Amino acid sequence: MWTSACSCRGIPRLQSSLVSLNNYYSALLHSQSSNPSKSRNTQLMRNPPPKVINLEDTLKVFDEMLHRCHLPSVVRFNQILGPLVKLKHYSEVIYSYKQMGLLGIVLNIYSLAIIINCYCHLNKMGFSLSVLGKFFKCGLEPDVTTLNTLINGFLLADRVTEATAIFSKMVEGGYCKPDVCTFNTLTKGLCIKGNNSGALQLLRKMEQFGDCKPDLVAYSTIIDSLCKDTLIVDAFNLLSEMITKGIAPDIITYNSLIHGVCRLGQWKEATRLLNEMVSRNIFPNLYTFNILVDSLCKEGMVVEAKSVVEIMIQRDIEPDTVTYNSLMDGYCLRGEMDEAREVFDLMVSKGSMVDAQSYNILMNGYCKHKKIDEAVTLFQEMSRKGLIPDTVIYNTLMNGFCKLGRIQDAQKLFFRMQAYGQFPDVVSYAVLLDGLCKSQQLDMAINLLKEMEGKKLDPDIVIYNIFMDYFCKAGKVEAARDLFCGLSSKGLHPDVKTYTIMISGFCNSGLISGAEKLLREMEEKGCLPSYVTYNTIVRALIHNNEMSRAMELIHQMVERGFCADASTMELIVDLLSQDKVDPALLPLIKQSF
DNA sequence: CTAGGGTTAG
Repeated sequence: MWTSACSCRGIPRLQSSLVSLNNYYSALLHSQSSNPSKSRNTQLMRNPPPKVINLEDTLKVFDEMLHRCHLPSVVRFNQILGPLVKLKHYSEVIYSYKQMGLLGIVLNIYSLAIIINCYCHLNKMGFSLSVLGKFFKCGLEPDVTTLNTLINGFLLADRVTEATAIFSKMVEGGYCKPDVCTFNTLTKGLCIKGNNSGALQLLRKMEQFGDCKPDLVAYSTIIDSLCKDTLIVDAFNLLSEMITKGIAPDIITYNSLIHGVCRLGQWKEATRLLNEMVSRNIFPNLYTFNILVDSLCKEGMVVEAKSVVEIMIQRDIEPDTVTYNSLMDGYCLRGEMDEAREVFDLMVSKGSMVDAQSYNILMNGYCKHKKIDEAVTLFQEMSRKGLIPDTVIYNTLMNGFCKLGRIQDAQKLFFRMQAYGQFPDVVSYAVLLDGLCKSQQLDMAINLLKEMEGKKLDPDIVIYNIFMDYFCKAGKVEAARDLFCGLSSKGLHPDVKTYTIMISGFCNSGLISGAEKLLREMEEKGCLPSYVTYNTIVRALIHNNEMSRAMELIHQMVERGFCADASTMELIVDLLSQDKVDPALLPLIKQSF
């Protein structure tokens, strides 16, 4: 199906990267042959195997310890509960400590730090702070670790003011000086906000801060953030800098870089990085493979992704929920729902954790391909299995109903989710608003918008896109344009969809020059047109008989790896049959298939 | 026995 956005983008890249992809497999296999799992000599070269602990076993041991006549010391409890935090079993850890408290076990500074960290990750800073109060009640002094944990919690909750307040106290107070960890936590906070330059500045400041030399984590944090913003060149420059300073990259640094290049479809570069890391005796781990599988799937290359899964199994790396979820999503994207279902069933039969996200991916796939009944069945099934449908799941299902025009069913779900204690977010409102607008119920939509604002949920660019789209399609381009012009005063930036909606609006109102102006503007602002943008404007140009300009843009879009969609292609084929297309452009158009 | 960096969904 060359009409789908994904395969359209995937095809040209696939052709140009098939050769490098072969090298890529051999790089993965090579790392296996140089590292046979059965050989004892090379065993030492592997990354240290992760400790296998699970919730069930730990809780069994915990219960046993709790029922001994002579209670073990609090240290023993910390030793077994601490690792559960890394497995993200926050609520269970908190519950366990509560049980200990009931038996009169006195907690120490380590226990309290663990509990605070759990509340931080559950986004319950209020509870974190009350645990801090407990510190003082017990005559314990919080240390650097405790404060770093709190800073991290505030940053994760987007409460920057409180985070920096703690940092300032540490700097001024002097009794608890910030350390590398403090700085790295703040660096991460800046990265989350997309402030790479701020993060780099902090890195430089750190060097001036006594014995706080930036370490591997400091550099890796920023490298990852640069990669996420597709600033690959800057990321590699920072990598060179850290190596020059004698800090060697590790598996996490490489995973960030590999993810960065894969996201851009640079398979050849990914291959080079894989070879480079293996030559440094760093071997791809579960994260690495999951990144590869997911990136291939997102490019529509599920067959290749499946081969990578085979390779990881050969290498004794067991695919996990993340691996299967990515693969499932890859099939869903291509509309291969039977294959997606097969992966889901495989997960169930292998006893892998099927989580809410697994359900969501499959449900979303069914919804996108108009199989709402299958999605509803899954929804009922997950509830039966004790998995609580969260806001994301409800949004998916509501979206499924809205796209079928069944707004009332979506609204029923909207009420139901609140009755079951799930809070609608901006996405929930966006889904319903779009549904209402598309079914010409503007009054209802505006009421809902008011309700949303009453709940202190700020409309984002998606919400504005929905209304702009409504106005454009209703032939009220002026109203859409007013919204568009007001965006910056609301602190919102137009995205590709915003521009495409407006361009389409202008085109349909015969204002092609306005559309062309916007096309230039988006390029200037660094917002690259998508294949939808191109097709919209190309179609309009053809209808307007501006053939040479249309061909110019077709040329540009093919150059950028996009292809014409079905309706544009239909137009072109039609023109071809009427001999209205310059034969010199034929090879170009063919390429577009 | 506590803190900081890497993977998946709407």
